[in-house]
Amino acid sequence: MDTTGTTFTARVYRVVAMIPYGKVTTFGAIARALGSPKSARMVGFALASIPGHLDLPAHRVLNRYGFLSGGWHFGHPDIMKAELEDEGVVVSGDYIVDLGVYFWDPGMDPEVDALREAHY
DNA sequence: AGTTTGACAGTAT
DNA sequence: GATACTGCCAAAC
Repeated sequence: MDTTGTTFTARVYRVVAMIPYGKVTTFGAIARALGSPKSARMVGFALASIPGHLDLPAHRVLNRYGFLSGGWHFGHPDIMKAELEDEGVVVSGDYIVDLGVYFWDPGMDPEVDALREAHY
């Protein structure tokens, strides 16, 4: 793949890798940080295409409502839930995370913001 | 080489 | 206020 960050997925990987321990973010936030708010779908698709050898904390990426959207991509939602709880993130029985507490906006990260400006 | 689908989100009715 | 439609880019078929 392109490690220079030319493709959308490459940039997504980079942003996901920056998610702080114990924090979570959303597809829309990442897409918006990259300058394409409408491309939220691509973010999810990019994560679905993660090679695997890349140690990306994909379990920290949730949908807009804090729901573990990609739970079944880990084999079972409970796996993702366990990963998050292990980081101190409280996950409800319905696999929902309180974004008001654990949400991390990529747009507020200087490194991510620099990446966005590089795109323009 | 063209078509279809995919971890979503925002707007439009 | 809730439901439906569109937009977006890349990868798999």
